[in-house]
Amino acid sequence: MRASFEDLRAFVHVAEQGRFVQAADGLNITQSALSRRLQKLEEVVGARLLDRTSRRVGLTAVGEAFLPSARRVIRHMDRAMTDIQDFVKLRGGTVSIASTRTVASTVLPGAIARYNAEHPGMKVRVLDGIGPGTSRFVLSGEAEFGVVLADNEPAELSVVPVLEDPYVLACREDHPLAECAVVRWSALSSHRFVRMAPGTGNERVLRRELEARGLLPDWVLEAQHLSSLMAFIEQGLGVSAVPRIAVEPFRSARIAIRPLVDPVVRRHIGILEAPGRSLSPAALALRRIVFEALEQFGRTGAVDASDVPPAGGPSTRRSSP
Amino acid sequence: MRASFEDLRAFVHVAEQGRFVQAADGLNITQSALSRRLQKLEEVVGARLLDRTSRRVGLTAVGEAFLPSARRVIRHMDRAMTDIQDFVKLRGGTVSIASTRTVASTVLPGAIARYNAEHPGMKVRVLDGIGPGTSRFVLSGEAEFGVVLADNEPAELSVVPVLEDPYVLACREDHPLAECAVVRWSALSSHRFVRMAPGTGNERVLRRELEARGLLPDWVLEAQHLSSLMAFIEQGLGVSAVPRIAVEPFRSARIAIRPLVDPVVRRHIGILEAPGRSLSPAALALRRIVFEALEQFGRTGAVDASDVPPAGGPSTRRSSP
DNA sequence: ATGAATAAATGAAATAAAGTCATTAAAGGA
DNA sequence: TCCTTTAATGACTTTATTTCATTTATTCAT
Repeated sequence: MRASFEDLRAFVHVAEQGRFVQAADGLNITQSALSRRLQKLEEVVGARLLDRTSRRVGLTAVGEAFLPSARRVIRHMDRAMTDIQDFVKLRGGTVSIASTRTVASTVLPGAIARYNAEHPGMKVRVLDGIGPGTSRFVLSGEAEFGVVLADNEPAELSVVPVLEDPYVLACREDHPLAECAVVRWSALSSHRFVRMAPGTGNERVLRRELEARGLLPDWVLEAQHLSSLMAFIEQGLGVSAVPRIAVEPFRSARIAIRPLVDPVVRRHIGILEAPGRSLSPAALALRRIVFEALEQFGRTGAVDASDVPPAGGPSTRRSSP
Repeated sequence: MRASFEDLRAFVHVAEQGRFVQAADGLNITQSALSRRLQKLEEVVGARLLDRTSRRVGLTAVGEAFLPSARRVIRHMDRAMTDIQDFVKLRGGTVSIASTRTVASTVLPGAIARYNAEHPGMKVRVLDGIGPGTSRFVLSGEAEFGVVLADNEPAELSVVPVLEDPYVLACREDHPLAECAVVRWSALSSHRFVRMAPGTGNERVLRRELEARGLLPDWVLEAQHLSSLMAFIEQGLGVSAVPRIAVEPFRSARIAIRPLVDPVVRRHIGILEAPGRSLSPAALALRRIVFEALEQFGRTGAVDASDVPPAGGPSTRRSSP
């Protein structure tokens, strides 16, 4: 026979109240049920836990030794149950989301802000490694889902596509190419090109799409992070092809963005989940918000001729409302 | 409805095995019972904990979040139960015994040695405060029982008397009083007397018994600890009246012990327990051994004319076998 | 596709556990 | 000594858990 959780609870209650009747009342059972419960517990322990004088119940030495342990067990149990229930009800706990860098720094801030507003008790952990790391976080279970570049994921992982994100030209507003409303990839060969370093998701996408056709621009400068790359462009060190979404936070007076065509190269942003693993309610809610934010970004973050800011105009607008 | 320990145990087992049938086997229940158990747990939690694909069972994100908590609760529960059972079976845990100093340093060492030999898993805590502290340790529950001087305890505490311990004269072997086989209290007035400081149990006993009759010797030197007092005597600074038991560890070539009579003053050593509180099996065992050790000390530690070591004889015998 | 094999869920009945009510027994206070 | 309070106990009821026998769903092999 084993002691149950209710047995411990009963014991602690009696120890605190010093009376069976009173304790039974607090536990919402009858005195006789409580009496039997404690008899059972004492049998399991192998010794009396309580000294019963008909006037008041006190602890035996063994009971005294057991009381702290019993309290500790109850505390842990209660804690475990409320914690998990809080997690299920989105009142507490942690959601982990993996994301490619560019999305993490453009779409996620707004999405997380909304998530925080809706579920103030929840902690959010963003795992924003580079390249293949994103999907690995998801597959290992460290993140419940991830915003990934579908182009770079093996096909057997069913990535739910959300957004097509075209590469656009970024150059300084006084650069000759800024004059064109639309730029051909072939036109880039005659300009100094800044590329993302090999190993980044963007570099891989561009190489796969353009190399075979001989359209991959030769480069003169390379960076591993988009922020440096954009700084180089602002300095006039060259031009580059960057994902439309990624460029959003860097839009400023001095940088012009132009559509790149022939061909239009797109990265495919999608949401990846570990196959066969159910998401927590917390992750479901976050996924919905991230999904909506991505779609909205796809619509309002549009970059085309009409969207180019007037030359010299210091419009530092953001797409989030 | 509440989750039980068995529910958690079942959950952890399934999570580890990845299969219901196998886990059910390990838990010694049928697969259908296990299935229902987990359904119940999931209902309590408010979400699925397991992803059931017919080939193998995996954790959901919620289950993943819950698993460590469940493991922790089970660990604490198992620990609590084995600890208390060990305690009951004298395989582990701590017994606390309070004791007056003199007994602690004379009778207890041998008793504890025997206790350790019989119950190697048990820890023993000796609370050896001075004077009234001993019974307070017992009454507060810090010690399960105590070896006390019954003379100094209020009568309503039922001290079980074990031993009568007469006060004897201690002087240097070359002191004139060492010539007498037996010494009267009245004889002490003409010698330099070293007394125990007021506040010690011994001082109180002697004062109560002798002061009224005018037999309390005047003093020239006072100490709070018996060890210092005996050192003073060995140095020839005076003589003293000390409990027969207490003097045992200090017997040496240079110190003579003589019975003190007219009257024979005795302290009454007994065992005190907190009224109405059952002792642990561990304490019962220790009490028995201490009891026996006290009785044996009373018999073999006898100090009378025939027991006085030959003058100058370096007999360093101990009473324990 | 189809069917065999495997594993979890489920309905109904059986079993075990826990609870209740009424009563008894023990102990402290008037 | 009696009365009151409180825990234990016997007999019975209710609830919870388990089992057995199936059903359902999925995977693997043909």
